[in-house]
Amino acid sequence: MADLNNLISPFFLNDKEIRKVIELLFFSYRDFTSGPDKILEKLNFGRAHHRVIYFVGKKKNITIKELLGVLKITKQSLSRVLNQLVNERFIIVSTGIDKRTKKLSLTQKGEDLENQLSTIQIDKIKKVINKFSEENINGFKEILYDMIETDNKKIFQQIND
Amino acid sequence: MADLNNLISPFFLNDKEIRKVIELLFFSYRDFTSGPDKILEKLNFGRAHHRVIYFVGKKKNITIKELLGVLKITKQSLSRVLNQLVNERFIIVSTGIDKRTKKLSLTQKGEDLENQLSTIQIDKIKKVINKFSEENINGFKEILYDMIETDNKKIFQQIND
DNA sequence: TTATTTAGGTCAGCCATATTGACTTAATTA
DNA sequence: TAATTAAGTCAATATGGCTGACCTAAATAA
Repeated sequence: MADLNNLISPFFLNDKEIRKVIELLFFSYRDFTSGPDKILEKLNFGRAHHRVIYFVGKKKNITIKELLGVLKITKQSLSRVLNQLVNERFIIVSTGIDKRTKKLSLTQKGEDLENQLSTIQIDKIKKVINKFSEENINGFKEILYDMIETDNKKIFQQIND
Repeated sequence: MADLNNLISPFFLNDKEIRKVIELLFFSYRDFTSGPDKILEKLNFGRAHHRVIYFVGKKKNITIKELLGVLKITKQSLSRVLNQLVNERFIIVSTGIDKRTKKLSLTQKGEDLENQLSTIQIDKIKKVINKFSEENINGFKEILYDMIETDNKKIFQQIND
């Protein structure tokens, strides 16, 4: 049955080729995050700090709850990371109209770091993108989007208004 | 200057669009690993165990050194994970022709688990792939490959002979 | 043949990132 | 007024990494 499945599958989606996709995702994702990791290390930050900085930069005045919804971690986990970023003046907190909520924004220092980190990844993507057609790039994005679970697709849409 | 850059850049690679790619990679990769994670949890294993099982399954008789080269972790880190997998009979160790080396392989139990984990990811990719053209899929793979650093491209080639 | 290198292992301690559970405060809403 | 919500905190635990130091056995080079 599995063999039959392989026979009727076009080459580009037989199991052997699909396993390559698994590996490509693993290696490419690892290399994609390694650049920022090096910069963060000097500041004694980790990838968790990067994610917070990224999404606070993306959505100004994001609340704790919204941020937790994007990151899908517990507030206890966020707490340590966020407190460090606030204490070291990368992020500034203000109170929302609903006084229970807090709004997070990057300071200038935070924006500078965000820029430094994102530039590495943006440049990496630009370099790659220049070698491919618009069709390829759009296909790439659509495939990635398709791989996201429904709930997270909504979150992706939300942070992109 | 940045504005000019945006103006002369085609829409599909301006910074705003590229940031979406960053997010797509983040969300899709997270969802891609979440399925196996749930199964591993029941066995008190983590993603590190998955990676070991995956690459031992991929390359039968892989040595410790080769495995470390793929995973890019220290032997101390591998040690704990690998010992658990050996103790619980998912992986079997034998001595190489060079008697300093050890060769790792999956047991039947290990293969069963490997299959269970990989099937989730393979099915996920199959589902996605069926919605796209062969050109899109090949483009997707080529872009991912292009995002990998030179050294790791070599490793990718090695494990795929 | 001796010296060096290589493959692998181990002990100890440390750090980052995550978890669960219990509990608190303050503000909003029903 | 009661219930819910947003946020915070304390404590304990797990996982997955790291560095450094040190060891054994086997292969290779001088």
